[in-house]
Amino acid sequence: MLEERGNARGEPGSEDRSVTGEPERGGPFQMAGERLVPFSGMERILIGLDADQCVAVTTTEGPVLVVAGPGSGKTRVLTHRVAYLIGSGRARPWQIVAVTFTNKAAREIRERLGGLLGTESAQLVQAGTFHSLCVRILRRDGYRIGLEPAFTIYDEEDQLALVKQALRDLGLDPQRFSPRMLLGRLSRAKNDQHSPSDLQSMAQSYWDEVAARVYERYAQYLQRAQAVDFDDLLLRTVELFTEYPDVLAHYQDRWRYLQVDEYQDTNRLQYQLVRQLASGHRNLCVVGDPDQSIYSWRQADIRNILEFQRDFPDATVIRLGRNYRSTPQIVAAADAVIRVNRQRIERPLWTENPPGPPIRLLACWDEQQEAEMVVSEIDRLVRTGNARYRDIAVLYRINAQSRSVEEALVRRQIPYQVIGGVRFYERKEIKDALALLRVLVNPRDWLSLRRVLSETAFGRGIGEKTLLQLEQWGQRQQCSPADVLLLLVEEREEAPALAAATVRRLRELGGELVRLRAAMVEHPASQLFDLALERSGLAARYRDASDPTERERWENLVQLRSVLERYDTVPAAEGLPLFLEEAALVAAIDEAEMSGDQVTLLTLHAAKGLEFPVVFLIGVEEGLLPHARALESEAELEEERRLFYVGITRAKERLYLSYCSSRNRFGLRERCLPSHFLDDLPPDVVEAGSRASERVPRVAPPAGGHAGPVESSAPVVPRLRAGQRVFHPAFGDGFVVAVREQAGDQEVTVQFKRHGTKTLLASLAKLVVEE
DNA sequence: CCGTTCGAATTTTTT
DNA sequence: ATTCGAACGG
Repeated sequence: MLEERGNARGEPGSEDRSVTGEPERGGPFQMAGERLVPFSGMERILIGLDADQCVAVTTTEGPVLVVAGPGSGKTRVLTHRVAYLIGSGRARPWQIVAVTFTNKAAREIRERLGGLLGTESAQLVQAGTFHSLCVRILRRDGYRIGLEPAFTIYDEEDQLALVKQALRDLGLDPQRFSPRMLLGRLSRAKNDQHSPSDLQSMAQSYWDEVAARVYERYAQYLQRAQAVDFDDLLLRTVELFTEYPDVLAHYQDRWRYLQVDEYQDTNRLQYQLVRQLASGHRNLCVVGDPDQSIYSWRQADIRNILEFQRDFPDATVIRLGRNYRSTPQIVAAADAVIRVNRQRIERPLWTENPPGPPIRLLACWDEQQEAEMVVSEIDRLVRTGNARYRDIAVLYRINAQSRSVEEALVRRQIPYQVIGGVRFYERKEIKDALALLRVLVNPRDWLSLRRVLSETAFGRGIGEKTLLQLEQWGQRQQCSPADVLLLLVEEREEAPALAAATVRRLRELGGELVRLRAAMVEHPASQLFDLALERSGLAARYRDASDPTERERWENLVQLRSVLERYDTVPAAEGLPLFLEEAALVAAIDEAEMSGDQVTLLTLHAAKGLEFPVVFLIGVEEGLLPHARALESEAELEEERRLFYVGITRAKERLYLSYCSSRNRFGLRERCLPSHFLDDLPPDVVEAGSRASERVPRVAPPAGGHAGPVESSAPVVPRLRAGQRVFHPAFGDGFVVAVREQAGDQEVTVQFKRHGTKTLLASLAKLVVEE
């Protein structure tokens, strides 16, 4: 995001400069390096690509669909395609758009492109997420649909606050109408391009009715605050293009070649946007993998990829099935798992890579032991020189799972980073400071003003009542509460019927805001930040606190300031909006630090598009993967399986899958069963003796009703399987970690609760199977 | 109007 | 276990 500052507004001026500044053929390819015979541009760009990849790179005109399996060189194709477009003279860098799923992916494409073409060209290519692209469009042209360039972007917390406010206005109980659920409905409505009145007329139930009325108020609030939510960024851009064909024409003319990555996870609005932008030249290349579609809960619509050929009948379809990333064992496991899905186009996936170690299953007591096993294996791999910390990732379904692993890593003093979780920009103190800056940039943002009033000393003496007065008063004057404050300072307005002391406070506050806004024009962002923090009392509150957690919050604010400093080359009035945009649109993964040598912990969702030599996928249990909340429908279950597939395919060489037999949830211990997804792993790619299937009797999959949950026979010497709980007369309770078949007998490795791990012969050990 | 305290829900994934 | 809202006392 940062590196786009120079041309973020997309003014024509920057284009003109670069037309003359664009190096001629040969210039970008001087890096061809040690070769004696200089490459022509094309050779350098196409070298090392396989036949299919080559077609994907060189089919530049017209619609192209690239169905790319995991590890098939998707990013490589995308990057080389852009390089080819430029190198061949078909397009100038700024005429090319590469839409990525995260800012990090955009950054990576630009970096790789820099290696192929030189950084100047690479910087001019328009690479970013749908959302950041839309921000740029709306900042420039949004005024046409009533959006000032200083508009604020609301995050989910802000959205929830608005929904709750709307519910309060309507006299409805937020307990009865879950704001979260309502927000989901609004998001769906927006993605279907339904207006509040559409929703109203389609309403089938009281709930629908409520949703429609909440939506109406919600939209009003956004407009009044000159704010947009994530969906609006897309929706309002589509609106802009629909209502102002000349604006659309401008972008169609400018952006002649469109590339869309992770196409399987686009939603209908994004598709609409793509169609609008591509409808003139039709140079549209989408790259995706239906098997890796894992964002349907965010309205991603798999139809976008499945129906691409219907919408673009002349599309060239290219399939990349060869995996360059993983060992044959990992590829075979992934293929076997994904094959079970019924809603799927069958597709080959193979690799020529040399075999690696088998996939290992780790059966554990609980998450503490799971973490121990993972961490000691990490330690072993690093000690034996099989991996560096940075080669290793621990993947999980939900963020809460990182905790036990973190604790174990801290105990062993192993460096690590957690991606996601409570994100930096979502911390309370950060949001307080951001609210302050938002109000200065966009005084109409009353939600942020409200936050400033309730969370900082600026609000001392001003409570809910007064704020309500301000709002009502503002509405009568057709202006925002902050405007009212400004008017009060100028004494151009009679004060509302409030106590004299309150009016004095309001005037004071108005004065503070006026001064800070004036400072914004003269000082760089970081200085304004200091000033705002001092004046609002936020600085004193955190900096001078004795409570260590409060002091930690101060550290975070200091860190925030250092981010702001990157915008200090221009006055805050210009720099702040860009900074606020970055703050609103950073993805969890964007914050990943890839330079240090540390283990990476992240969710399966965040791991999309990444690869690691060593992957631990933990918590492969029923209820977790698949998640208990995703068992409503076959479609949801299939998405969970795709998630598992995504996890498996992140691994290049070593893959470990772990599960527990009990786990703490909501403070209580709960029993867990291994995920039935494990049953689909081919036996020959999993380490012998650690097979999970056939082991624990289980409830049948939802469609088939319930199977008998009890094993049929109970032999005198029980047949043991990994994962079983056992009791030993001397060692007590234990857990079967592994079983090795041994000429009519079994050699069992048992982890005892009290006595550590022992390897025993089943015929002699008098083990009793529990349950 | 402000701060504290208690009770309750809450967690699936995130631009 | 944490966080959010309601309720209460200052």
